[in-house]
Amino acid sequence: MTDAHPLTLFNSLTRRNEAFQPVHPGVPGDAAQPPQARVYTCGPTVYNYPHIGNMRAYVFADVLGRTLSFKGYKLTHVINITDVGHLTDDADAGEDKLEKAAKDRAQSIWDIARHYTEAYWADIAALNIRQPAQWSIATDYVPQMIEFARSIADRHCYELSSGLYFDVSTVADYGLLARSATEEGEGRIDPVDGKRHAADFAIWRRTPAGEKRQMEWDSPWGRGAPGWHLECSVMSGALLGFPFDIHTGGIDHREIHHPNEIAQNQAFCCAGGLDLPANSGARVWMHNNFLVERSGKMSKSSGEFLRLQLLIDRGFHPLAYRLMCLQAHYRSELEFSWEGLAATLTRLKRLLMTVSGLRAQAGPAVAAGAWFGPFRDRFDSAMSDDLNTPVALTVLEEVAALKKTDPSEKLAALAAMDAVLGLNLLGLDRAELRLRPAKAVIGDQEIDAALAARDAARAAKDFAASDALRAELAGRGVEVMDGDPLRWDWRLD
RNA sequence: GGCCCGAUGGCGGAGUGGUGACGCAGCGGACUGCAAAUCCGUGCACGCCGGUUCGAUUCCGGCUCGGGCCUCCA
Repeated sequence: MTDAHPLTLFNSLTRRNEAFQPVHPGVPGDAAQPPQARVYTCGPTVYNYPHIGNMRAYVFADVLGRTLSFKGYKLTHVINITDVGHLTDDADAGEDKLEKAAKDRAQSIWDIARHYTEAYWADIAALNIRQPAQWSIATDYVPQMIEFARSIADRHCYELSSGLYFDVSTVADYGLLARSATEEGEGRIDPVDGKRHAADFAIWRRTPAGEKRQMEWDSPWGRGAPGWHLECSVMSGALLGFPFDIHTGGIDHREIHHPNEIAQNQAFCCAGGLDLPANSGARVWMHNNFLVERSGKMSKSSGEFLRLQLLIDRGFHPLAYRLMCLQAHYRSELEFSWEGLAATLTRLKRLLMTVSGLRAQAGPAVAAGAWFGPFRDRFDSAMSDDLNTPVALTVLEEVAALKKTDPSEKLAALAAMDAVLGLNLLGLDRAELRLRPAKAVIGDQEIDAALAARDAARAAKDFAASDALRAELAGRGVEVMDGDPLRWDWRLD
């Protein structure tokens, strides 16, 4: 760990870069009591597959966590799984997404949640995202949610027929995070009858009389389900303790979900005061920007549903997508295109070729020598500057391109940087990037046979025949590369 | 309608009050029977109009265009 570059993070609450000050600084000089970093990340609602835009949030959170580890903090990271659904309808009494998905597929709501949770975890693994200390499952915390709600109900909530609502006027500076005007009557939605303010939100959603939901619990406010903002307040507080260090999520959460979470936290922590930003629950709120297509933001309903599996089916390794995320700053919108992904795959391939060359030459593992100091310093500086991964990548690439540097040491240097970036450069073999496209029309044995026949033709200097074979392979999506140990690769489009 | 953000070369994308990273593509060269792959080298940009300044892509104002949020959303 180096103190040369204090970790600076952009706090959405203040809209400024701030030096990171851990809530639990540990004991300086005592290795047994290192400074801690406690991070909570808003996870998915598991009613559908995640698309690659969703996954950008977790790549971001992973890079944040790896950077905190790199800087010497003992990381405790929690990501939640929302398996009790959000609403789909405008009115708060609407059917929730999980209930709707279950009904549409005639399956148990619990089976739906499990299926999509596992699909999400598969994407997490494919993107080399580290496992958090804990996945918090919302339905495991319903009793705690009820307790939390009970503790704030008297002073901050009111009851309507549809459930228990939070009165946003009871906390200071509601909406500070969103920087939004909270004037009344602007919304385009039909307000819930009886709400005191347009921004008031459900803490507990009562099941309508005469109906039965698959997921419902008894509470002092009737049988029903928790409001979705409540989950994150309860789980983050229960697992990390208020105040904790960093709360992350997509930038969309900055407008509604996180302001509401903050309001709940203020109410819950009111012994410490209601003022912001001191009592928001987390000291730093960080938000990643969206992955966008030309047509605008990613959508599950219109156009192509860009699941990670679709990229894999087209022959693009998932870590190429991770690298694509790293090429842009997390607070910038990132433009997705297949051409851009192909360019990124090429970049990743060349990095891996460098590493595999080094591994072939390297001796026993060693530490990087003093020459690495200036590079490490620049790398540290970039990552410490609000996670500037695009610049950090250029340092990595500079080291990879160095001449006359001991291969073992260079490998150690690249490993040190990749521990933060998470591209698995030392664990991945270049051949693993050659993913068979789902639509490939030729088998490996056919390819091998054609290559052998072509080798024979070339040996006989029958170039007409060898070129014909190469052209045929090209027509079936296979690029022949004589000067490459891999011999051939898929032509991706 | 309200609030907010962005506009950098062919594409993606950093950064900066004074020589405009980096990647991919392109171009030239090496290698190759020829290609491909690889390696070396290399051209190309700061939306428009004003202002501040010795000097602006960078700061301020206006304009145009694009996008986001205000409803679930990473």
